[in-house]
Amino acid sequence: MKKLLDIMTDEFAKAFKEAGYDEKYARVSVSNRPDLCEYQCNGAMAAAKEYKKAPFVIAEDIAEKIKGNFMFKSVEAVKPGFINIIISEDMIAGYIEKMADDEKLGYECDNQKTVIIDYGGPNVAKPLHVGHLRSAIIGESLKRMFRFAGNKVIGDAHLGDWGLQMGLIIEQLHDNKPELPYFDEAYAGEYPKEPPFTLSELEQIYPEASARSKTDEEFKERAQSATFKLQKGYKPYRALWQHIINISVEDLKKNYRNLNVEFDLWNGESDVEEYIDDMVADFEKKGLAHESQGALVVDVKEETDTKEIPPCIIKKSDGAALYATTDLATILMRVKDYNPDQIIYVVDKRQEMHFVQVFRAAKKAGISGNAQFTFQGFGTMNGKDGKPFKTIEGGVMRLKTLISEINGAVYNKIMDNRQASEEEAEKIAKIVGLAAIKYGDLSNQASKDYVFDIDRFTSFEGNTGPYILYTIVRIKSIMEKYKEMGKDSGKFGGRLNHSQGESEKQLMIELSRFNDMMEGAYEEMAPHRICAYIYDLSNAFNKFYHENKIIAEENEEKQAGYIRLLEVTRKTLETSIDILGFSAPDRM
RNA sequence: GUCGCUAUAGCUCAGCUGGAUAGAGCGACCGCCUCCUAAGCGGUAGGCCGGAGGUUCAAAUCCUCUUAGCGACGCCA
Repeated sequence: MKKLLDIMTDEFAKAFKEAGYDEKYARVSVSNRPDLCEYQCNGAMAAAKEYKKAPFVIAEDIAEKIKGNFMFKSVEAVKPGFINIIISEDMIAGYIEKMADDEKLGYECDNQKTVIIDYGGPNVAKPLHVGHLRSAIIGESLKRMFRFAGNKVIGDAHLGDWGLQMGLIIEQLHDNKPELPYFDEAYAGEYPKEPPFTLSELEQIYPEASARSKTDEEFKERAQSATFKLQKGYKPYRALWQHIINISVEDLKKNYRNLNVEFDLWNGESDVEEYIDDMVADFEKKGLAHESQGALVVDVKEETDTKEIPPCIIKKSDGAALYATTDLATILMRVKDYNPDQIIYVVDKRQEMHFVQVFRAAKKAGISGNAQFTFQGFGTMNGKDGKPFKTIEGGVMRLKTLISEINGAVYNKIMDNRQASEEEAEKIAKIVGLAAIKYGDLSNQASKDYVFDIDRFTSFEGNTGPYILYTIVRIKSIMEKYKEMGKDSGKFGGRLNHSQGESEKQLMIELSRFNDMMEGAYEEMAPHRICAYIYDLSNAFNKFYHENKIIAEENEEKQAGYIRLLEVTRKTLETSIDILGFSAPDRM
């Protein structure tokens, strides 16, 4: 569906043309002076130079031409050369009626791309912590946004399951439970199907091993050698590794599901192991890689670079693969499996240099297929002090801890507010808590650092996720009551009121911005624009709510118009929060 | 050192391709629940848009310089 601003701009373009001016000046935008008008056109001032005329004269010409157009209630030329526009009530109501009937609320999109989004990046055997939060939240939202725009989107968790951490765990387990068959070289039987540890044991092993490797040099070397053996396919370690993966991934999936984050692929670094040797050989064969200081590197600097881009190392001097190697092999595999048009990496922005190197190396080697690479770096989540988020003790906060703190605060709020059963309150607390966290994150520009302030996020006043949900809940509650009264807005053909009150019209105007906003958010990959929009929309609704008694309205047709407006508002809000990756309860 | 990012109200942040008086929220202060959920609504106070130049009829927005903070700069991920 054509955007409302474009429809109006077209009308103005005609007027500009008829009056003898270039139609490129006709652009209509939302007013930045809502006290004066709803929309404005500033083209007369820009045109003044070209036509050597006073801007006000041009503005008057245009206003004169446009007079009588049914779309506008008034079009007025003012002061230096602004054209102030007030839309007609028929026009806005008609537009929203069409929007209401459209599956995507008037958002037009004919994207057909195959897009892989690489986000999450959890590590096996390490519990998720707040550092994983942003990637999950932003990535999930981008995935949904791209899908909404019509693309075929594949979300990949890109599991960290192949590094030194695995060797560390294996060796630590060796010391803790030397009796296990995995450590008996003479053992020839089948390895047990049951894992030799529980999830919580596993979660203890890694931190223990990691800390130890920092002081115990001998242990670290053992871990490195174990990693090497694992990567070379040493059977006992592979069997053990598989147990680690199974237990860990199951837990990770559960945790991500709690965040309303779902991946289509759970590929990991280990899955590309088979591609690495050939790929590296191919780099060498094509003469792209050369030896430097003992390592195998690919030069990736370009003429236009304003700074030094170091070569991309694809093989360490000890012969081992590293980050860049697996990332390149991953590209190779993705191109082979899905032939994507675009691969988006939702990663901490500090890794940008690394990805620039990888992207260039991939293109040089011709392994990138049709894929366009997008690095969508996000900023750090800081604490109140402006430094990276830490617990009071200075440690990394686990995601579970963070979530339960938020949920606890929401739970109390619900219980204070009204009587609800404990189960209901807990259920709602989960939904609202998630909205608080996600909206808190997504309402900031992804690329910037932001302050994660638990106190603020649990207060739920003003511009927060819970405010949005509260708005939706209010709407649902009214619709429920309306239904209980045995009424049906459909009786009046689902029409909106074509003669509206002030706040009612404002709500419609906000609604009409949806397709325009969504297009911008998609193009810029900017979920925060959706947040800003639903906040404005919620404000417009709440104002309308306070000024109009819907259930008590005696004129049934008018009431049906109200209800219809509520339906569109609810659908717009719910569509938006779904793209952001959270949902609304029925009550709160 | 080189390159990049950031700088807007006491705090946390918006500000779309330059446009009229720079906006929210929190915090402070003042109002509004016999009425569809007060997690709400209305109002007051609070800003040299880091600083200096420039382009333009018009600059928080574009350009240059400058200051401060953060980050990245070869075998970690």
